[in-house]
Amino acid sequence: MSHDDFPTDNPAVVTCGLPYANGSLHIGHLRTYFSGDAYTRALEILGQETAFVCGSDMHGTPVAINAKKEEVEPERFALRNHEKYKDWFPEFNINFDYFGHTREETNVELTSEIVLKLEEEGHIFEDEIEVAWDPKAEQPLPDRYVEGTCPYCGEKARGDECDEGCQRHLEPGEIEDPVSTITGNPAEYRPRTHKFFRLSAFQEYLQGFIERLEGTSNARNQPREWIMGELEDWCITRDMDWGIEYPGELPEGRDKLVLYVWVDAPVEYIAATKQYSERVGQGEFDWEAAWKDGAPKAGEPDEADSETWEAADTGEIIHIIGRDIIQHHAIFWPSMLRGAGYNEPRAIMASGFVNLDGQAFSTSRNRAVWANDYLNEGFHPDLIRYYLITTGGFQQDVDFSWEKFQERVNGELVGTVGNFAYRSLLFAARNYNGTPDATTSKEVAERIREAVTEFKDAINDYSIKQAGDAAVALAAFGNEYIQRNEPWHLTDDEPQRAKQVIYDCVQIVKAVAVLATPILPGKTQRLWDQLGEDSKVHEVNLNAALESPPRNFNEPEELFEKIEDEHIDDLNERLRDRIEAATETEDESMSDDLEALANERISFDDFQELDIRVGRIESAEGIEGADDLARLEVDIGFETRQVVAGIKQLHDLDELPGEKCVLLTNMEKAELFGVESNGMILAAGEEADLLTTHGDADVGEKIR
RNA sequence: AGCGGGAUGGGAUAGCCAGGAGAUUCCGGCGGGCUCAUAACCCGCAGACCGGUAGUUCAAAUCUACCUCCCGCUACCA
Repeated sequence: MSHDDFPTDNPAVVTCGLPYANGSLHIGHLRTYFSGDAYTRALEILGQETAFVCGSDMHGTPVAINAKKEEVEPERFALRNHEKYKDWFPEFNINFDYFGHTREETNVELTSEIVLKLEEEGHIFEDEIEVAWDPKAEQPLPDRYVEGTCPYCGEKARGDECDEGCQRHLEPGEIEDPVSTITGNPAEYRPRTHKFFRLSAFQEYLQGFIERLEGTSNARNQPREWIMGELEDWCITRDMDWGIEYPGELPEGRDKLVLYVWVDAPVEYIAATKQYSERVGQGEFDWEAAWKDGAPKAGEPDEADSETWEAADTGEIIHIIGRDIIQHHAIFWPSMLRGAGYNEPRAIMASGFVNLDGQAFSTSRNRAVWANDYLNEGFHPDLIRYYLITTGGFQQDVDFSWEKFQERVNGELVGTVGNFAYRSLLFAARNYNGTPDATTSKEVAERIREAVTEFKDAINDYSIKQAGDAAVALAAFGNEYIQRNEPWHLTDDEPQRAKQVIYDCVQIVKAVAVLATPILPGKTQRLWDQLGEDSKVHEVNLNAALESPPRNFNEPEELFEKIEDEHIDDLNERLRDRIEAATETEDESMSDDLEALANERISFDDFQELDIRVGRIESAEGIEGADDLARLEVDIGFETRQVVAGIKQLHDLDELPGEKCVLLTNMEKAELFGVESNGMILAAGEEADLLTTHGDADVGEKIR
């Protein structure tokens, strides 16, 4: 990995985050796949040798859980989704060189090999941790088999990450108040021995790595907090059936342990590259040259400094992912690679999300434009690809709406690119049966060269958008050029001059076709055919932009169709109806039944442990920034306690001082919005009806 | 409150990392032109003290500090 400009002499591997074999994809997901495909095509045009690989992520608890819901084996469930994805990417012109899945033999073997290597190098150790356990079902509860409270932000979280709260990655055993998602039982913690990857040993290595990592800045910045702070070792095994079995020696008394899904998932990047090599022959693409050759020796994680790496003759590994999985790619994954002696990624491009009319996609509310829906509307895949790639910077969230989509398509693709190509080729075909007899003018050749340079720089800057813009801007120049020279006035009086102008225009069309190929692969191939070329446009290189167009071609057809207002109105209406329908069902299902009575009985002693007192509210004020929280001071006889209660909106805070209330005084302390809460006010129901005393109990008296 | 991302003409965006001319492009508005082209295209005009304050500098949209506001995710009934 030289950090030289592309193209380099080494093979490059471009990967996209693995789609999880669990459900459907919407156009938000599509963004990274389009980008990966476009980036790969762009590198190829530059002359870089590439492999574009990906695969379905088959393991992990969500697949196991959803398979169980449908009462099928996880394997079948995951494979079904895998097949769906596999068929489906080509429909969007997303052409992986290899699209595998994490259960394929190659991945299982490579993963095992890497884990064993890490063991051999002393990067793996055993430790006993408390893991969630379902006492009724008599089974351990890894990851998403358990839900509970995030220990960091106090929010409801899944076992492996605080998905709704602070987004923090949770290690097994961290979650509080665990509840089994299988039976709904409260889970217990039991000690279990697991395997850990000594991530902490890679701290120094990662600090160097993050500095030389290319790609988008968020991929460098976001992991900094971790890498510069204390790195925690990473639990890499789980108690469950579904997954790749731990290849090394199991802890004593254990007969099965599988690898955590995030261990085997990224290895698929390597496995898929290897399978691609095997398919086309190692002479055609050498996966080892990309992933292994040239890497500083395995073992000591920090022996390799940046100078060593920059001198190393390794492959160019480029990961294109969504910004939600930066940590995995910038911390865990490079450490694994380093520990096992593989090459490190050269670049990580982490994209922003796609919003729908300013709001996030929501699967549960059906607020989404599904991939299939899009195709069923009869839209060409290049249109949405163009939209998603060229709207806003790569790291930026992009807003999608049908109106904006229409605006971009009609203005830029129809009006600028399509129109220029059509008017030029039509004029040429009608008057000259193709390219007239002339050569490119100096002005036009220079303008094309400029566009080529912009394109090249953009790709080296990891900006696919800019590369696309360079192509469209060239077409805009073409429109201006033809307009300025008015060849339709010249054909009679100055035929030679007319030929010159049209030759230039055809040349520009050709250059646009080459430069726009990454963004518009389907449409530019059609344009290429219209030009009378008999090759594949994605197989040419940048030089083709200035090579002479074919002598003869026929009258072209229009490249893009305008999207009519009626179609957009119709789409919006249907989207709205669908969201409404989905929201209604959600509301119905959320009708507020009374909470079921608890079955479990507690002992009198348990009750005695609760120190509940009569109190008097002395003051009440809202907590700034919180919608519902109020800070109360409550006199409980012995002292005055500060408590936080979620009653800001439900009560008139000014009327509360003086009111008697009931306070659980030995509730554990908590901090909410930076305010310490030392006790818990008792209140009934959703409306937080405050409990008080019927008679005249004194402040401080115990409830018993 | 946490994390992430923002604040640039009416709307949407680029430029910021590597500070320097009249601040980019698209949509929209106004006026004009052209008629080869998909009522497409081209030209011109109006419209931004680049969120605020302070600092660094000969020079700040760009760098530093602080602040305000906004968006997304999530939270906030201890």
